[in-house]
Amino acid sequence: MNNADIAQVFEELADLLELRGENAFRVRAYRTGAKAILELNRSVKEILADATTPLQSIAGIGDTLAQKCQTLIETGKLPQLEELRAQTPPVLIQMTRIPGLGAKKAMALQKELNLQSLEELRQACEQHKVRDMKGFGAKSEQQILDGLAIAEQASMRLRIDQAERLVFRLRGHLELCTAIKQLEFAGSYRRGKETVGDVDILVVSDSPTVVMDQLESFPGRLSTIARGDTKMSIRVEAQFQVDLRVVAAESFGAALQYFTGSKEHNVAIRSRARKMGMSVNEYGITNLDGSQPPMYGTTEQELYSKLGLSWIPPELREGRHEIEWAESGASIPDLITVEAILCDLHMHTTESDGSNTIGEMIAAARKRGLKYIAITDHSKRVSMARGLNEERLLKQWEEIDQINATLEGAFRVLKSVECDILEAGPLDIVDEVLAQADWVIASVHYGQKQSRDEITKRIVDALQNPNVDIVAHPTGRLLGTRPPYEVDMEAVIATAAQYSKALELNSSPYRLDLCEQHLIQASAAGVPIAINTDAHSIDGLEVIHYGVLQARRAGLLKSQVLNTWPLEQFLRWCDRG
DNA sequence: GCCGTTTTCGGCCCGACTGTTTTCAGTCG
Repeated sequence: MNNADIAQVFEELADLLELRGENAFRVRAYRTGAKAILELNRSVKEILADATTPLQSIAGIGDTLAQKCQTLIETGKLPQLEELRAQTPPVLIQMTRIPGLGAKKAMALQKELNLQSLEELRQACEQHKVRDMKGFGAKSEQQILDGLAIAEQASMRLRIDQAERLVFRLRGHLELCTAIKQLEFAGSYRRGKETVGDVDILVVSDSPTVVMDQLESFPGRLSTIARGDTKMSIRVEAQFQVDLRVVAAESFGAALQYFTGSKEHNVAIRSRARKMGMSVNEYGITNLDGSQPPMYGTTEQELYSKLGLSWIPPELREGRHEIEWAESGASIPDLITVEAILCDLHMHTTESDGSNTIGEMIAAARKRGLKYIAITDHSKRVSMARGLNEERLLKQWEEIDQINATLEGAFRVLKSVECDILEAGPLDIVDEVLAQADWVIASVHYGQKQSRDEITKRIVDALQNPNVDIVAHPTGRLLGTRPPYEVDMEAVIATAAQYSKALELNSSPYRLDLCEQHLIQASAAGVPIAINTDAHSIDGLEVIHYGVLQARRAGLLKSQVLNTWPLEQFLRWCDRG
């Protein structure tokens, strides 16, 4: 059982307890515990073996959860979970995915109608068995029928680039409305999450009705879920949900803070306010004794400041350590920014599967303000991409030498390769050639289905090769389409730390690999991160901002990101021996 | 189930909207 497995167990426990109508705070305690364990930079097993640091010293882990961790490590299972699973019909979990059906209603339906599947629920609705139940009616019966169809599609989340395109369209449509004085997209989109489950729009206006009419006329709208005085929700293509909230100008900051979340961050903010004798809601801050109308809500800065905090970048608002950082006297870390990126260390050209030449990539990179790049075409094993053998590679490097000579120091192209880690373990390019490169990327493209031990050994071995500087897209995941390899990332991060190697954060919105948790763990272990685009064309260089967002979410500092280092510093690191 | 600059017990963020209700529970974010 590794940390991710244990976190998974606690998450499932939380789901099951919630379904059974357990105390909401108990449920939250399990979720908090799961999150805390997922983000640890040591394994629970290791901590348990070390008597000097009890598990209970971790915030969110008390005696009960610590005990359960011990049981899981020792036996690999948890009787409580197995018992709960046995007592809970699987259909209950499925039912709660239907919009409008929560734990209470799902439970009531399942018990009363003795349901075993969603199909039986559909039949019950069609036979009008639901409308006569207490607390239900004809409308909720229809809502369940509609919801059954939606639940099948709506589990989908949008990748950040897809969300960005939807936001662009929504913004264009709403900006036509003159009643809108201010417009901001909030929620997980503003926090820069790799995927978003819905889009949240915040608007300042004196005429909420006019604003809602405008959203109602959005060309992509499929249906309206709810519409009240200040709040409205619609569905667009693929049943994706869009929420709108209209507030007055004096509440814009408080509403933006509230609507940006995360839920955990908001709970932390409001708890803090409470301890200070105040109450925070989306309109502003009031005194708990009601002696003052809502204030300090015009801007987010104002609100945070009243709570003794500096403004917190949205990417950090996940209920981790951001409140401690923002407390008076402390400072928010010097987070990585797009402007601080000086180079791109992973890109392809027409020599392999890219669609632009080296010259075109250089021009595009310089236009973006970069100071140096690495050309990293595929090695020969990737035959589909016309990967380079040793001979072609050496020839390409000669060409790069000539190009660098003409650039006269104004810009630098690094000789490199994205060298495959072959299925059997060795690298696809011989060491004598790799040794002549400025920078070597190793990556896995084949044999992704190998066992945990096999694929971990391949990557760990590659990191130990003195010619290799970094492993690219270390888990191989493709968001929404391909799960990560079975790789043991704890071992990979430990090896990278031990051998002074880097790990990649691949900026492609399809990958964003490493994920947030692994970035947190890698940076805690002192492993430098390279944020690269893996561009296959000049347009591909633009995705860098997705990588930077992901890195900011993990709290990465400029100094921890290779791409911010001036060329000389970077080359010294490459020559570390 | 967790936690403590009042607390080892009694709190735990806060409000909008809907549908089924005659004053509110459930759901959602």
